[in-house]
Amino acid sequence: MTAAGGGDAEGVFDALGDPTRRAVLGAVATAGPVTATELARRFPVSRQAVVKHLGALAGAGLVAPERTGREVRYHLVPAPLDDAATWLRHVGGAWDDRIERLRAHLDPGPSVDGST
Amino acid sequence: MTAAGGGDAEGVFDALGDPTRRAVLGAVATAGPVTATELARRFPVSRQAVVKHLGALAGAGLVAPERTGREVRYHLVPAPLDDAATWLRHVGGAWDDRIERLRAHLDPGPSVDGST
DNA sequence: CTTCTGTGCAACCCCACAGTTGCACAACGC
DNA sequence: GCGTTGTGCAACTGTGGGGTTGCACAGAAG
Repeated sequence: MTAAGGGDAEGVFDALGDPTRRAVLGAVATAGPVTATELARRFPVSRQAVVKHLGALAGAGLVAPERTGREVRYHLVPAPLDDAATWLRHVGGAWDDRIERLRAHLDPGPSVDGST
Repeated sequence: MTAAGGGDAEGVFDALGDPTRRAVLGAVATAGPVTATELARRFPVSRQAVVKHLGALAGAGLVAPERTGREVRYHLVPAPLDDAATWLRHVGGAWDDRIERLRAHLDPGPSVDGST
């Protein structure tokens, strides 16, 4: 496992860096398993562009192709999304921890204040 | 103000699309309020490159400059990160919801099963 | 078999952007 | 005052990649 979902949230953010790709991801998540041709009909880009985006998303482990006859339906793989969310929390958490540490250092009194 | 303080996780993903920028963000979160010059010393890029990244991150509301004399220290603003995490969960949640709906449609029995 | 629709591959264009360099200006130390 | 260090701005370059078009091939439909 973790072929694309084990800590390398980097790839996810790299894939999610493009607006069109985010839209494609959202469409896949919302419209269920869809083909590149179907998606191309819903976006102002060519089918090939959608195919490339799907490829990039698949590379990040966010979607997976499923062949049915001559059709290829892509479905979402939510695991990496969770991974990316964890990364975000990790960064924010590091900062929060640093702030708390800093405050404790400046103000030895453990007073529970809320105002800035 | 708060150009990124409410719901536009799009900008966050756009800003996090670059590896170096992610690294800069991580450094800001970890090393506390830092200047562009200090960061440039920790990265294999020029100070100007760091400045640009900091500008992009600030544009996404992820960091904020704080002038002290002739120095400008950037500190992290964690809120947008949480915003982005919410977006991720939203996408995954939509898919999960769709799956559940699909399963319910195929299998009218509301049995709480765990195996496929 | 013929036709039509969908996929895959390859070449190509072009623009946004990461990164650089150079210089001018502002603030601190002496 | 002078030197030093950090910041800001502007111009420039190069490449990565988003998007396109064209065509060849594979399944489905008739």
